[in-house]
Amino acid sequence: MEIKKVKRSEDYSAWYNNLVKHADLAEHSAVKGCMVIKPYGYAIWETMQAELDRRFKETGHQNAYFPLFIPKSFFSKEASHVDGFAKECAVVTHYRLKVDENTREIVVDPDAKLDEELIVRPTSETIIWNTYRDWIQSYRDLPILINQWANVVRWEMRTRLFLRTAEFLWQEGHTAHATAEEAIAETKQMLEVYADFAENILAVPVIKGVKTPNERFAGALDTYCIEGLMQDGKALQMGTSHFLGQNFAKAFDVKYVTKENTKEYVWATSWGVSTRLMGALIMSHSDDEGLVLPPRLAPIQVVIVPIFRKEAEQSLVMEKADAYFAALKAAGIRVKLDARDNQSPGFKFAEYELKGVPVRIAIGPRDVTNGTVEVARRDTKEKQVMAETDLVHKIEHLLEQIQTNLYQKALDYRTEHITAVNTWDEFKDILENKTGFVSAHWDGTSETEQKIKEETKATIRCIPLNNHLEEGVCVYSGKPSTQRVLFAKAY
RNA sequence: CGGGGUGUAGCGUAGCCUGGUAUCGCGCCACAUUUGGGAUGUGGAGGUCGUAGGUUCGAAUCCUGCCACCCCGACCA
Repeated sequence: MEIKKVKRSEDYSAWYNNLVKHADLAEHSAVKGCMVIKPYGYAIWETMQAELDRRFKETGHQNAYFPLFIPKSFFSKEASHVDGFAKECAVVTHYRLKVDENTREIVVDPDAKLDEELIVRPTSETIIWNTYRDWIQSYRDLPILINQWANVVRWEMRTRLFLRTAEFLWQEGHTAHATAEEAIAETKQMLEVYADFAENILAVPVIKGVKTPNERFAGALDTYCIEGLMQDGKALQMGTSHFLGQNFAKAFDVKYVTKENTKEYVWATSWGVSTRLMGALIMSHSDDEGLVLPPRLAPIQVVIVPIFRKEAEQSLVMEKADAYFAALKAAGIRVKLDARDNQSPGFKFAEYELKGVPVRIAIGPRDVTNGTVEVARRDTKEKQVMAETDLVHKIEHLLEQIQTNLYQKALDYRTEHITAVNTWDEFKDILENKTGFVSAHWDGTSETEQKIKEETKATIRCIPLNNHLEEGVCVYSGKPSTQRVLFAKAY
């Protein structure tokens, strides 16, 4: 496999595209802004799904499925929601094609116009809350805790593989509660679930915070988020959890009868993460050799590469390789034995590095004689010869070490790239030269936030949860401020 | 959607200015020798040159439209 080498340090964006393509994660499709997720990339996504799905169920949620199409009228029922999404909606206007009698081409049949256009969902709050109206009568029907795995469409101007595509895969949780307190608790709980998943599975440290009104979800009272920092110093929003108040209940007239026999509007949350997490994963750990996967997410955690010259060696080596394979598999490790005899070991080494396989075990005649294996780890590129004794435990331990090391490396990078500044010059200088998060006082106004965005392209990523309060002056306006917030350039 | 660039075999490319149906490398197939960091040799297959038109005796090459992608903007819960 001849791959074009693009250095991460020279052109981050080209490096990223090159990596996604050559690690066999995804490729551009014939449809503008839409990608094909290839089997290897999809296997990683499936692992993410499995981990998240388990966490959702552990916190009491059930999966369900709602339609891809939403009647246009539903969108206009919540004013700020329609404002937020109107500009990027795909619309279905007809339901039939026909052959044009003159040109013989397939054309839209003008007689097949829909009475009411259908919107291809950009998110499902409206169709779901329209449904919840029929599901909820009494406080006894609450809470409703539902998640949906789905695809959504947002007609973006400019797309990038995984980070922003016109169609993407995600999950969206939609819950209904009797009280504001309960809904807020749910919103925060799901933020914790996301943070736990990001840090313990993706090995990406995240900052938990709340969005400013400018950056809020269209229709939410509060948007909580987890923000990651990529290797090029740009921030990436990795997940959001919204407290929707009674906005959607009011828009869709969803009321319940309380114990006291009064009628109240229902309180709502929604929360989601998407295939964008694939982008986060790639941009957090990978290097010039290719993808680097945390073991807990890797479709292949360990690859065994047998090395042999003659047939006599082959049978000896393969006997051992088969035994290791069986032992590792029995221990629940996702292991692959690459017995192809038409590729050299060197080729295989490079290939599995490109694909980010965390641990490689090479075994040749020398090892068979000595009772050893050569173990190489992807994260540090270190190789060591290990005695075969207790191999499974050693590998299990190594996988854990790699998982921890990747997280620690990412955490160190992020810690170095959170810079507190007190002056406007410093603010601009850090954003431009050091990059990363800038922690600065802000006067709390949308105007200042907007001005800063116009002048520096940096946005307020979040107001960190449990932020400590301190007196200060806004780095831009000089007006009084009570806390620092995190700014960054973002994807 | 505005400015710039690119599009030739699965991938990366030469040829384009100065028109005559296409170059090289990797990959692929067969055989042999190989295999501890991207093997070597020999033979072979694979292209309506992004697409639709136009100019021309003749278009990868010149002209126009369209499509896709990349970079910079605008946009982006």
